[in-house]
Amino acid sequence: MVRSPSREETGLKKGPWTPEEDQKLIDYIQKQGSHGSWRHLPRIAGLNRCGKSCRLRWTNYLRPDIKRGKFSEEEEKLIINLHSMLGNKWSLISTKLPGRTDNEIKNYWNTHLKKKLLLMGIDPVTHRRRTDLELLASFPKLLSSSSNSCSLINPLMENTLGLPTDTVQLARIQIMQALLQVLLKASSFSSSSSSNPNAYSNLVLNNLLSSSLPPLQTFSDSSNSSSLPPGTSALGESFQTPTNQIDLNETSATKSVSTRSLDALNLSDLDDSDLSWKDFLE
DNA sequence: AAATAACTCAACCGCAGTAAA
DNA sequence: ATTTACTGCGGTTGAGTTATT
Repeated sequence: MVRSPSREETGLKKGPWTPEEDQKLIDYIQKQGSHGSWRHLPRIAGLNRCGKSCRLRWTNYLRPDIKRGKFSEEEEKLIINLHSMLGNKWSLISTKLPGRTDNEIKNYWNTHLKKKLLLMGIDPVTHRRRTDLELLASFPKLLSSSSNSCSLINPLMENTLGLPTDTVQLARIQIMQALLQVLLKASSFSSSSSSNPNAYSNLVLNNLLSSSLPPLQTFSDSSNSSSLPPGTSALGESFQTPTNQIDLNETSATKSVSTRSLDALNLSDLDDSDLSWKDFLE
């Protein structure tokens, strides 16, 4: 597919619509009774815009049946519920919310609902409880209690580097993943005589996590979160009720480690990406 | 009061699917 | 069967606004 010509090439206007342009578009569609061909509409209606821009302006903003204003609690719940079943199928979701456009729902999801779920400890993609967040939350404590706390990490944990929030969030998650992998490898190293290395890893990490973490919020303990029954996702599958006991079989890091021979692992087995963590552990 | 950061959302982009030629 | 035109969709951007320092 060829990239559509730029403004300079076509002479077509881009950017925000003026009230005059809006009126031209409304007048044309009202006069015709329908938009007809979006491609030809701008020329006939006297608009210096591409058809695509006209269609978007009409469907997302000018259409008379569009509902404006804040999303209600019922709408929020419905979106969360539908998203858990349909994923990012915004147009499909919008068919269940009369007066709301797919774009509006998508924006609302990205700016409000996603954060809301994350704060509740729910993964906005899977709609399940996030075990990685528990681990992440425990690391500042873990690091501060360590005698050789890594100077690279603390600024990130407290975001004193002036980096964009998303970048710091991503960095934190990557740190957490790396730490988790190293912890698992190290714990399996120290338990080389154990007959059940996975159980040992679980024990080590559960002890770490159960030290001082507050219980996580879930759908079931938040008043304005979801219409889902406690302990279930919208898909009807069960998830764990709040507890600091984590089934490590569910974490991706554990999956990657469990496929290897844990008894045979030691620090020298860490790959290059883990090198900086060797110093931290030793 | 000014500067900066964070947030919001309209609009854009590119890809995919489909109908028509 | 292939090409072209068109529409719809989801992800992303960036200007404007609001909050914070």
